[in-house]
Amino acid sequence: MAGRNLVGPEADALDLGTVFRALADENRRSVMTELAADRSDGERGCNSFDLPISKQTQTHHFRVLREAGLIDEIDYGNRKGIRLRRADVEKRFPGLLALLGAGPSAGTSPH
Amino acid sequence: MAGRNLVGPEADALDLGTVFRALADENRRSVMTELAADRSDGERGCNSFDLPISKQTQTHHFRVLREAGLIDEIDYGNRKGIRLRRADVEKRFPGLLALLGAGPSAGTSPH
DNA sequence: CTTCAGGTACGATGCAAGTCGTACCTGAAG
DNA sequence: CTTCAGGTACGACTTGCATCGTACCTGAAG
Repeated sequence: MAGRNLVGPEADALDLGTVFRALADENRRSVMTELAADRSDGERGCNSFDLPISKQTQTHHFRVLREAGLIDEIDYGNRKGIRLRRADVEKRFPGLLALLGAGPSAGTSPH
Repeated sequence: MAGRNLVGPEADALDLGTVFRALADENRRSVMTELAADRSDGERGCNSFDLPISKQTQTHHFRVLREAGLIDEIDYGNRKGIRLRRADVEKRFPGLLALLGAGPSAGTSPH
């Protein structure tokens, strides 16, 4: 299990309240939605998400996601990698990631 | 469709961020967990939930749940009824209500 | 070495939200 | 009518949190 030098909670320890609070924020949810949509689950750069906020705030948001147990952060010193903890999240809260795709009203009459 | 004199958003208008924010609170989530667990979906009294908070705060929380589109509130003047909008929630966010049952670490080694 | 971009640490700020106190409304029961 | 319990309205208080400014660290490239 390489790539978890910045660790969050174990899979069984994920708290639903913490997770919901993490996903309540627009910016964090957009990150998670992108990650959940990419089925390859590859490691992504921190700034590969187009977030309209400062660096410091991005650091804060990624920390919240990590402490909620939703992502791993891999520290390379002057660069950071992000990876979705899909297996752990799915095991603990099956179906949660699928909900992220239902963000904007999409299930209704695609014309 | 009787019993919606205090109305929330339409089923298609439910917002994921609003819903997550509503479910992030411990007290509101306990209410929703109870409602989701009762498959009869009967109308319940407001004080049938054992919430360790004042009346005013309960009023506030039920309002938040209603405005998120998760419940209906039926006003009887000096009494109020609560009913889960199960069909609407399931249609918009399928599987969300099932997640509420996974609150405390329950899916792990039931011995 | 210096330079530079990516990230973090710390503090400050502004706003949203959970909580309660006081006062008031509503309908049912005496 | 009065009384009483369930609920609401308004306001105040406090905490949490998203955001940013400044300063600093880290590793790679000149």
